[in-house]
Amino acid sequence: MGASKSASFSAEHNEMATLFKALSHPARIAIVEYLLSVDTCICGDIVNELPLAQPTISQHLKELKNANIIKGNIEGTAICYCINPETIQKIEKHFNVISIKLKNQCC
Amino acid sequence: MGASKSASFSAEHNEMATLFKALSHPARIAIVEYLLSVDTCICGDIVNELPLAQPTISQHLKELKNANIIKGNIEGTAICYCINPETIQKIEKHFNVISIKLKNQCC
DNA sequence: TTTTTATATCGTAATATTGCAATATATAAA
DNA sequence: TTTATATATTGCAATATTACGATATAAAAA
Repeated sequence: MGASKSASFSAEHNEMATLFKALSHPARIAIVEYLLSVDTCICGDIVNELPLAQPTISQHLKELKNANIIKGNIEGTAICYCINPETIQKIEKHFNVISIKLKNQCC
Repeated sequence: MGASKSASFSAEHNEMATLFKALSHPARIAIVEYLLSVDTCICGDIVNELPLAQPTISQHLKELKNANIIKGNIEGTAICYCINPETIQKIEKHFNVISIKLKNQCC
């Protein structure tokens, strides 16, 4: 074997795992941070911010897009990227629920 | 190549990526959920809760332990597992900061 | 139209992850 | 001490991820 047995788990567990997987690489964390560090959408420019080749960054952006963590709008030659607040809220909510449950724990 | 160029990124970005990687598998999400669903530490029993073989679960537990997401105490023959609240708080804080930054965004 | 610029896709090598059978380890019970 | 029980480690096959050169695509500028 070797492939993840994702079919054996609930849709919700798989969904959360997919979101975290999208955030499980330092380059993708750095992309999210960069998009947050400027108070507007970024058209182009991401390639110059990271120590990776253009095809690699394009691949990371695709993974973040597939997970709905970022959105991209074509703007002429460039593509403007933004954080998708809905997905961030979904993750935030997940940890809020965990926090509440943790308060009922004994240890 | 193929290996992640983690040395090219900041310690903080690598740290967050490591935490999310530990949560990037449905089995590990399920383990965390299970530990939260009972209001005490779990001694044994995790193997019976998941559709995976014992060595596979042992491996997933090890990854959660390495990332400090869970703690394990030896209790006779069994091992008692708990969520580590500090790590959960660290992730929660990360998303709180993101949320605040998102409020200053234009789109 | 030709050239430039920005991004995506393809192909592929290096490496990492996933899953489990077999086996090891270590404590508890008999 | 021997046996049973719980968990960890090893070894390995299947699969997934990461990275990038080469190339494709597509809109803007010349």
